Amino acid sequence: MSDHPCGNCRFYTDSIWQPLPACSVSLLSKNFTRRELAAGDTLYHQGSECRSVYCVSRGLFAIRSLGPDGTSSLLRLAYPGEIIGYRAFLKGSEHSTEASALMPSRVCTVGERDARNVIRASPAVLARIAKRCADGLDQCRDRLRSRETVSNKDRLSELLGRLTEAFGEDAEDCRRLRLPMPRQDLADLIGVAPETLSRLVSQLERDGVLRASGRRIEFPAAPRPKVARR
Amino acid sequence: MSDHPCGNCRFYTDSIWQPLPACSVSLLSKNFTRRELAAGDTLYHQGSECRSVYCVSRGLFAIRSLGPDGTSSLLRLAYPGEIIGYRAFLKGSEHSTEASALMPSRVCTVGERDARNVIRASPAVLARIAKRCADGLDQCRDRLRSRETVSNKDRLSELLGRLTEAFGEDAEDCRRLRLPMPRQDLADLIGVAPETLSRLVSQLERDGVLRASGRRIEFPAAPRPKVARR
DNA sequence: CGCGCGCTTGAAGTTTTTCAATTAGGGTGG
DNA sequence: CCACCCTAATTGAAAAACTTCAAGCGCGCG
Repeated sequence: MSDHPCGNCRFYTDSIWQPLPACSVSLLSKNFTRRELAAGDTLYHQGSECRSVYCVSRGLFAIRSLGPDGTSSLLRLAYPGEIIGYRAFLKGSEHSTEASALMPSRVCTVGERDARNVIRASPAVLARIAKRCADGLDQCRDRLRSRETVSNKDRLSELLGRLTEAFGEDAEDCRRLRLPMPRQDLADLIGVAPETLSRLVSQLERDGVLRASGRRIEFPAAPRPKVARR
Repeated sequence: MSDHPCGNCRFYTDSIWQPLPACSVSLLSKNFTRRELAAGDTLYHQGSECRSVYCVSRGLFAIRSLGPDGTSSLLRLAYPGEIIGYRAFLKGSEHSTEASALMPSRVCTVGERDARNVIRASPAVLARIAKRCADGLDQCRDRLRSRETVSNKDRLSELLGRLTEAFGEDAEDCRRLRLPMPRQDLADLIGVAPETLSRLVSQLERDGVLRASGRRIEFPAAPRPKVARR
């Protein structure tokens, strides 16, 4: 643990690189790098080949799909503790999406070839990456499902609540968030047109769930933002 | 190949159990079983623990999610050649969905413990299962995406076209399918209410894309059912 | 201070849902 | 083989939700 590169990480206990026999730890350490990204920086591009496996250590990433016609849409967010780029790694194909930082962020990186070497020595690592992939599948199915069972308003409320919980700060009598993305991205995430998103936000304000102004969102400091009744 | 249990399978070249060193082949063979299911038979139940990894060899499976309130909804179909039950296998958890046969079907089964033994000897097998998982993730994302970019009518047309291609038979001047599931299931698959589905089918008939009566669907024998222009 | 882009607002139109009532199909038993 | 029955499917009408297009506003940056 002492010399494990993830040893001091807040997500160490859930790390895919842990546990590892000592010989593999040194192999890992040699090829383990951290990278800081400013908001807007791109971690990997759509269509580029898989060069690494990344673990989000701090910040927030947008996973986007770029249409052939130049349109781009935000598919999902990657929060700290999540692995990204594993899909291309597991399939041995190029990235089908691009990942960019939405706020100052940090990723821990293990090169593709090095990762495969670690896995050769410790196949349990592959099993853990596969488990993350299955988690991703579950999430994706949940979203597909909630698209059909939960109203757009409630889904927006959940999304903003989650963002606020993760990145907001406590102010007097409320919890305050500076939105790390434009409205268009929020609209993509819940799957509606930007105009509809704007109206949904207004409704949530009218319902007293939150206050919004520009990029500032405030949840009244109930013990915790409720998941919107009805 | 001669004594590989998948050796005669139509999907052999893509089998997750192949290639395999000879010693692993014999380990696999000992614990490999085929199972025939009648339409309506359940392969595994939601909440049951993962006892095997299954490969659909013939027929069609419905992967359903049962709500706590007794409602059930069809999440996806599994066609021949697909692996099912891998999610629970990879996560080491119980099944979060149930799988049941929609028509007379056959699955090839490898017990959970045996599968892990094969993997221990041949980690490449795990990599192949993980790849299938990543494929599943891609599919799921495609559906999420197409939900927002393709009209419900076109998505229905694609679905029926795919079913007809896989399970239909050629009649004079058309390709004919007997639907292996009720309308409610079709509605679940494209994510609309059953009444809407009924109206979408009517529209497709009016457009001349297909003819439908009860469970019989006919696509006029254009070279192949096109994926709906427009 | 002004300009521009992103966001909001309004109004009209489309699509889907919902509820309720009717019809059709497929299987069963006479 | 036919009549019947039950469930599944269809249809209709009204309401809800969302989209689209167009115009106006305002925040933030230079």
